[in-house]
Amino acid sequence: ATITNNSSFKKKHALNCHRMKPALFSVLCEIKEKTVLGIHGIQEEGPSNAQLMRLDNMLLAEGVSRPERRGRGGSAAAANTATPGGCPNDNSLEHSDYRAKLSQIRQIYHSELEKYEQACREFTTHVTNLLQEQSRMRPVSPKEIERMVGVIHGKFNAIQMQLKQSTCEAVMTLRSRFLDARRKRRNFSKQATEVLNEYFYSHLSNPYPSEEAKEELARKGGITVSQVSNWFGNKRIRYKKNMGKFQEEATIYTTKMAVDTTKVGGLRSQASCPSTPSSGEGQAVRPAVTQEGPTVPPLAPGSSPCFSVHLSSWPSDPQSLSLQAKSGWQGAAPPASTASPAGDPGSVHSDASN
DNA sequence: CCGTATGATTATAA
DNA sequence: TTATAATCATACGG
Repeated sequence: ATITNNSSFKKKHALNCHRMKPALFSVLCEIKEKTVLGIHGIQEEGPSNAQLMRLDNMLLAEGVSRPERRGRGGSAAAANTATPGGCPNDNSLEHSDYRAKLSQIRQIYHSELEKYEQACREFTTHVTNLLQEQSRMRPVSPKEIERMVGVIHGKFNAIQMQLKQSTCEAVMTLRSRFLDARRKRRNFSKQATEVLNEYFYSHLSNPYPSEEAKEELARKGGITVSQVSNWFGNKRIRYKKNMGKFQEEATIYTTKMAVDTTKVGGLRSQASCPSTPSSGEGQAVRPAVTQEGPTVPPLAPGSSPCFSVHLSSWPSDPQSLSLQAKSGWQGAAPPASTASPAGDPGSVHSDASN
């Protein structure tokens, strides 16, 4: 390659004008092409492409990259990726703030992206011009220019990927900050807690509502099935953990249930009754309540036919109620009798959640 | 403010 | 997949 430009300018000019020049030039180009191809044949770009696609999809799903201009070729043709997380959460009350912030992120993202693309274009044209200029002096084939352009695009794509990554990060942060339901917790309505507690205490021996039952409860309480599941999960564990705290509540709802059933027609619909309250159970829960009795006058220990506090361990089986006493969780911590003096004072206000 | 209540999420196991 | 247990982050009442 150095042969052509070692001489003086005059010789160069003479060479350029030589009639064999084009042929020689093309031969040189060919040789160079082979050499270059041999040195670094294929660009890598394997995993980075996959990651870029992941980021792209995420930004698309998050609504950052709007469904419009997909300027460059090459990239995959925007698969569906209909966001499954786009549940009908459009309560649109808190979302306005979230939307605003998201739009801000989107704006920055697009302006940056545009900046990068413009810089990429400028640089590309600059380099192209330069190479074309030099192609008069030394063998520069169109293919080489093309490859150079490809390299440049690769570099800028890497930068763009960084941008996309940071944008993704920002979106995730924003999302966790605004959409995390824990930060927008509202207590359930009285109706909802009512319904849930009724079911819980009337099925205390097996408080695992079926899917249909969950749907029913969700419908009655005006909440979602997931919320019903959450509620029962929390309720079970917390009830088990500290039964003494829930005694009041239990009596309230069991009596309420009893009243309801009598009102309906006095049938033994409750599943909780069957347990033979022969020996041990009553002592566990009752005493404390009777102590504190004044708070709930209407309940007389004998009046409610079914006091549904069975001490069977739920996970096993509702039917086997005979051996509850030795059950781990209950046997270990008899809540009522001993715990009541110390633990009770703290527990208050069974309702009035809202 | 502080402590408790509470809905939701996370980690883990069966 | 669902249940438990722990934990988070807020709501609520004093």
